[in-house]
Amino acid sequence: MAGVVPGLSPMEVDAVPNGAPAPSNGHYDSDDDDAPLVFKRHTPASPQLLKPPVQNVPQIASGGHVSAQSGVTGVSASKEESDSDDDVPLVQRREILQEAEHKPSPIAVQKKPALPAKEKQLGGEKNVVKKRPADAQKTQAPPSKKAKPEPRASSSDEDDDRPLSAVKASVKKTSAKVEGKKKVKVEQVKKPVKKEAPAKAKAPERKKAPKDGDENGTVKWTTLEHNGVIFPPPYQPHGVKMLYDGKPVQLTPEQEEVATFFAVMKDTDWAQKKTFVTNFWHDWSKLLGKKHVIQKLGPCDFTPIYEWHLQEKERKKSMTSEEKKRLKEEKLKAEEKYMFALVDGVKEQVGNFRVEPPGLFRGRGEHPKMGKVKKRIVPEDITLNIGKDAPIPECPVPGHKWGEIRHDPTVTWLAFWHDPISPKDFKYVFLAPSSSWKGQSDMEKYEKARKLKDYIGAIRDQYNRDLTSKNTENKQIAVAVYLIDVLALRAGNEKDEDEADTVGCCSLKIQHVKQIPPTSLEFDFLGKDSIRYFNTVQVNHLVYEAIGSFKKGKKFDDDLFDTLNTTKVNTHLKGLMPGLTAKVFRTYNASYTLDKLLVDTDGTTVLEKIASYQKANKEVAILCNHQRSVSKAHEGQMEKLSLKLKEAEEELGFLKEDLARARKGKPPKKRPGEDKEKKVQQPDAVQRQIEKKELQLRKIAHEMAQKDDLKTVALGTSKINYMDPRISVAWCKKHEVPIEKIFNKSLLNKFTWALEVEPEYRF
DNA sequence: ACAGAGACTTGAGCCAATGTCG
DNA sequence: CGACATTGGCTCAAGTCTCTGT
Repeated sequence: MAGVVPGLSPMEVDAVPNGAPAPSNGHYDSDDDDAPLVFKRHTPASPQLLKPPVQNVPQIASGGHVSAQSGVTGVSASKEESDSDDDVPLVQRREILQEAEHKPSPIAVQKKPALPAKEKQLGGEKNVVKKRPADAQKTQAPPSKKAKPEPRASSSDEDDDRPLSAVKASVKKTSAKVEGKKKVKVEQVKKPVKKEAPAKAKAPERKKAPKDGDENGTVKWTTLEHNGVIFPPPYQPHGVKMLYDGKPVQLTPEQEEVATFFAVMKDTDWAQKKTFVTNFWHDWSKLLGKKHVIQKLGPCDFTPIYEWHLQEKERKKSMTSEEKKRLKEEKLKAEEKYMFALVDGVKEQVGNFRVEPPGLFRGRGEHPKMGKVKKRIVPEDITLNIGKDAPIPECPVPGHKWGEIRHDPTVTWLAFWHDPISPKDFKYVFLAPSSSWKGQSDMEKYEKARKLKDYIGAIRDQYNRDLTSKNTENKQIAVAVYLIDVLALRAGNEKDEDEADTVGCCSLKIQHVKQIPPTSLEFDFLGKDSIRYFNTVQVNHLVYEAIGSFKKGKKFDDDLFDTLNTTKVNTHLKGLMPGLTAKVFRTYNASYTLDKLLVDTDGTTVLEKIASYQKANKEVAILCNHQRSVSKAHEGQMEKLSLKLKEAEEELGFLKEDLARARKGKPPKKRPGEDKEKKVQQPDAVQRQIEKKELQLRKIAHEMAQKDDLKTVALGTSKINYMDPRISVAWCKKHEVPIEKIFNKSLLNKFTWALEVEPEYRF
């Protein structure tokens, strides 16, 4: 997985006279903290909208690669027009886009949405319908003096915006929490540090500090019911004996379990890594004990267990579909009650209600802990968070009990346990992405990114100015923010020794950035998930020089930004826009790019429109460096395609010959291997065949190009996390593309809040 | 200011289910 | 219909960022 990002071209950065950030013409309400963003929960899309998405749409648009040209500067705005016709490299394009004036979005004020009551019923027993209290929403960032929000519709108006049904529902249910509404301050949900449990990793108990005055917003729920979590079944010993020095060895079930974890990973990459094997041996030998026959890993032969495992796999695969179905139903039945929670009376789906099973830790990259035994979690390890008045779920493991029960309405987790691999870390159980909580915060995320539009000009002006600052820290911040903005780098927090050695912007080391004269930088480092970021970019010469000055006198392994960390950068950013942090730039630039690249597609077919959407999506994925590893089958598949291509070409050649002969009244020549004589053909019939073949040829060629092009690019991540779904929804509406062609079922579920946007919506 | 706890978002990979094609 | 390709859902690791106590 090498860097997929071929030379992106520079963003032109001319120092521009500063100006106050153009306050939007008030189309934004988010600065008005009296009018918190409100999450709109929509009724589910109508059933016919939920048909399974069509797959495998052939892409027909003419493909254009992001070309690696560089050095183009001073692109004039007029160039923007040609934009749709790609060959304009991404960054250059962004440059153009960024220069362009942001137009006020026509749909200025987000209307207060309705919260149609959801049906609720937890575990199938209750049946209460309540409306979510209007104020469960978080307060927005403090008002900025700059943006002058247009007066919103009067507040009463807002309230009346809800669909009748929602209003009715709320009335009918006399929710006790109506008054809980407006900013209830949580009085500390107190958790006296209990006197000493063995100072095992401490449990979370921090309270939020209500900040001066108006803050709060910290209460996330008033009532919360759920059934806890489900545990993996206990280990079933298989009794297959591994060999030591060629002789079968007796293992206890615990020892056998861990041996099996290892055995079944034989053909993974992990099994080839020294760290993995060493860590495994370290933990397993402890379990075996000093006096065990097995004294070393070398003589261990796990093959019998591995083979047993393959057999099991085979057995499962060969089950009849009835058996499979039955098993599935049984599983569903056992899990059903864990799948939902009741939040303020609303039934919501729980995300990860299954406790993680034991196994060997599969850290990514060169994680120092890979191969360690991840021990089984028992109920005593679990802390549940649940309403005070809610029944405490029965512990599903006989003879055990929950570790702790909390009633903390300031958080959204339903349960947590400590990560057995890194006990200071937590594993949480949260609601699913389709839930109100997640939807609300998702929407807030995009609104914050949109707000950045109003500030981005001034922010860019400022960092451009600070590139020449005499103050090193300011200069470093300027460069860092430049990189975060232009290259969409992550913030780059410091990491512990016992984690994989990866970096982001603030943690870049000297070795990761090379200067390529005259003004290019080559980045080569491992980022999140140890995915390589490899990219050469032409940058503003001031940035180039600044990097040179930061590198001066430092060693390979030293920090590039020695005066920075993410806190400093984020503190700085907050001074420029309320709530601004490094990650907002990724969201902003991703959404902004999508919005700009989704060009008008009038007059094209739906298939072509979808292809153009995917093209835009791809640009965003490249910007964010969302990669995937090339599938094992890729090469074979490409070969097959090129074979097909060759055949088609050959046939085309024959057809052309046929045509010439047909014109002379001669019959087609026999193809190699054919023996039947052929009849004379009409020239125009042959001509039609030729055209058909040519079309097929182009299609195959395009398919190949596309496939190869996308082999290392993952489109999904940006769709799920970075591109404002309202952009996609609006585009679909405007261009009459069924939304299901763009969002699959789970995305539609996750984005219910975005589905009713107007076709005119722009990011 | 700083370190660490805590909470929440983002991310790639896996695999069974589903779709497509010859 | 079977072989293969693609996808969707899930899993769990790995980030970001906030808040607290000192």
